[in-house]
Amino acid sequence: MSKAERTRQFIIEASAPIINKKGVAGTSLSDIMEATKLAKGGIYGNFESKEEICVEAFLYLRSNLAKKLDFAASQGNSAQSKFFNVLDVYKNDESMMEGCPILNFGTEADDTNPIMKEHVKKAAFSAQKRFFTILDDGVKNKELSSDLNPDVLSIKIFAMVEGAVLCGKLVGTEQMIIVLESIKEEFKRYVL
Amino acid sequence: MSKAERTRQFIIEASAPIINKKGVAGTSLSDIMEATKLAKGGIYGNFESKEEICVEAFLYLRSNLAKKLDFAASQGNSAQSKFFNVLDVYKNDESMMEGCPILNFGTEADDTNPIMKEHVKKAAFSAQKRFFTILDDGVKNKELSSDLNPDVLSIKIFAMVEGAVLCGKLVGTEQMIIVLESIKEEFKRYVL
DNA sequence: TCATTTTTAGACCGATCGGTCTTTTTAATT
DNA sequence: AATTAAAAAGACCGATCGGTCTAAAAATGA
Repeated sequence: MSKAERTRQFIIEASAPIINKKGVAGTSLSDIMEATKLAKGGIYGNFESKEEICVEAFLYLRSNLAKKLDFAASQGNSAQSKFFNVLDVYKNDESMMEGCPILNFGTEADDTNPIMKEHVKKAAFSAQKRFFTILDDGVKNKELSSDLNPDVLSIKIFAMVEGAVLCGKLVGTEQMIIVLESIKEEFKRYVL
Repeated sequence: MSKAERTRQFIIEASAPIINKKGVAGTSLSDIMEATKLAKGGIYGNFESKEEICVEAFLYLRSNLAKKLDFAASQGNSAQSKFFNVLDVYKNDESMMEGCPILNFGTEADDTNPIMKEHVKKAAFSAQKRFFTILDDGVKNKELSSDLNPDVLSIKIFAMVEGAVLCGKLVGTEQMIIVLESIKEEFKRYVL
């Protein structure tokens, strides 16, 4: 890994939490300079534009969170424990660095930044797919009722989780916990 | 209504959709000038700052949407029809002027703008309360099962609706409809 | 260790930012 | 219609925006 590659990665990791918090439009180059303690030359020697940093920051946050969620799922030995483990990652908000990047980048990008929007869309799909796989496997293993429609329920759960994160940000952690716990209750209804 | 009051209101109404779309940080004064066809003097004669315009724009969008939702609820003659009517307003995305303001302003404001955040929080509470009232009345009227906990379910439904709007923006209207329909299905389980 | 290449610092650029202030225009009052 | 009061225009302000470029510094290879 060359010096430039390391610096590039460092810039992404140092900027990502700020961009996730303040948004793409709300983050200035001076914010990034301050976070990295680098001058402009150091930044623009490694990136084409601020936009490129923002996209890379999103991809970094997304893969970071995906790793945590996949690991949490892998630690379960049943559909229920896999599912509950995943939800618990969302509950522990620090693991998301100031909020879910899909929610933060998605609401800003959708009307303004088509490239970013495409990345967020992919991230949303893969988050849904993670739920889908757990549910679908559960049904196939006869752990979960076949009344359950994994296609629909995985989307519904994704929506609820993102809504829970929003409630957590706006109102307080209590509401996020209430929603995440209701999702668990709903899940239990399908356990055979 | 004085000239100034009318102009003030006009500025709010002309700016609101833009701010809802591009965000507070992403909307510049020149955007507002262009939308209103007013020069700076015309704007700053009626507002203290850009922030004030943005707050007023949110309050306008919020009360607009609240009116529509309250009206939709009032048109129903049962808990179910009230509830379904409300969900249908969300489904008709044009009635929200480019997305739910709670979602759009909430995700941006939460880490950057405490005054705005407080307004959005209040809006979230009143949206939840609307669901609560429908559910609670339904239980009291013996239309809905008393197994249902209106406190919890109203928050859960709010989270799902906001999640549905996000899915709609990111992926497409199909997903929003899927989620809104699943909410209706879930509701029906409680109808006696 | 020295020459060469890569990387970073930071002065500099034009554009635009939010906001002010004086002048002109428009509306209201008589 | 004339006078006064209110509102809007737009030149102007310093600060900051994203981005460029050259010169210095640091890493690299011989």
